[in-house]
Amino acid sequence: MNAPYKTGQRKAIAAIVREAGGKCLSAPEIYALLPGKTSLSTVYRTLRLLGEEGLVKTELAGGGGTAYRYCEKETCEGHFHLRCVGCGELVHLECRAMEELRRHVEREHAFALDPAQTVLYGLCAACRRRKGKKP
Amino acid sequence: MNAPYKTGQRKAIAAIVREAGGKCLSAPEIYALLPGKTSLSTVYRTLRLLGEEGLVKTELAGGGGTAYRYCEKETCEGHFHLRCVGCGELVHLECRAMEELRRHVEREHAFALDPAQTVLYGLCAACRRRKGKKP
DNA sequence: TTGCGTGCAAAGGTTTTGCATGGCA
DNA sequence: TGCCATGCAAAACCTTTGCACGCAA
Repeated sequence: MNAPYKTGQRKAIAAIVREAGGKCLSAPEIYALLPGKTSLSTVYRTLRLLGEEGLVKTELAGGGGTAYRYCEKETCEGHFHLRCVGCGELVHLECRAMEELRRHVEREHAFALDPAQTVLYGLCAACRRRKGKKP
Repeated sequence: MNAPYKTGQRKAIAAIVREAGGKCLSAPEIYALLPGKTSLSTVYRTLRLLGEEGLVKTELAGGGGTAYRYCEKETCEGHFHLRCVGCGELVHLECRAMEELRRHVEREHAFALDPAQTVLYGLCAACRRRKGKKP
């Protein structure tokens, strides 16, 4: 049971992921954005740490690699998220409809959905319009 | 516009993924399961091909890598899927409730959900029972 | 026979690990 | 002061790519 240190590097990495505003970043991308001297190893180690704390979630990046997104307890817990595959925007789906679905799946399909691990993919309105014009 | 050949390797790779029964397999895992002589490159090339045809979907593997699952047009199109993070089982969610959610998200949140790219994660009944006993 | 598909090997990228040093508490 | 975290380098993977040969059509 060891409390992790609050080092400058950890703060910096957490800040970058947090300020990405729901967008996903790969480890090398985060590394490139770091201001001071920080090694790529530390980025990976810190991301794993933040993941274990539940502050960072992993998603499948467009290209196929692993990407990381910040997930604050207060603003992200308990509801589902939508991600636009066109622009990468994240939408917080705090909505009764989703809760109803969750109960339905639990009762009818005997399956306990976990919002923390689930992301729904699709297209936002802007990207749908854009796609219609430039396919 | 070239029609792909139906070679023995492609059939073998497709067969392995198809017979995984919805479970996810990584490329090296598929490679290990192949009976005859097939290179890992061919596994990757074939998986990419199957992906472009829409027969194979990619998911985030438990360990963090990329995993592949078969997705038949007839049995998988148009509905959402649940995956149990405990045992890896895939559930086809052909259900009115999900269609209603889809319409709701479209109308109220201006977001077009794509079932082909979305997987909902959670725990099946059996795994939930098991977790309660051995956390 | 034609050209795509394959195997092999090499390269590129990502992620992990070992070890000595530096920094937080 | 006592550990934990970091940086650097090396290693272990995963995935892609180039090229000559083999095989489906």
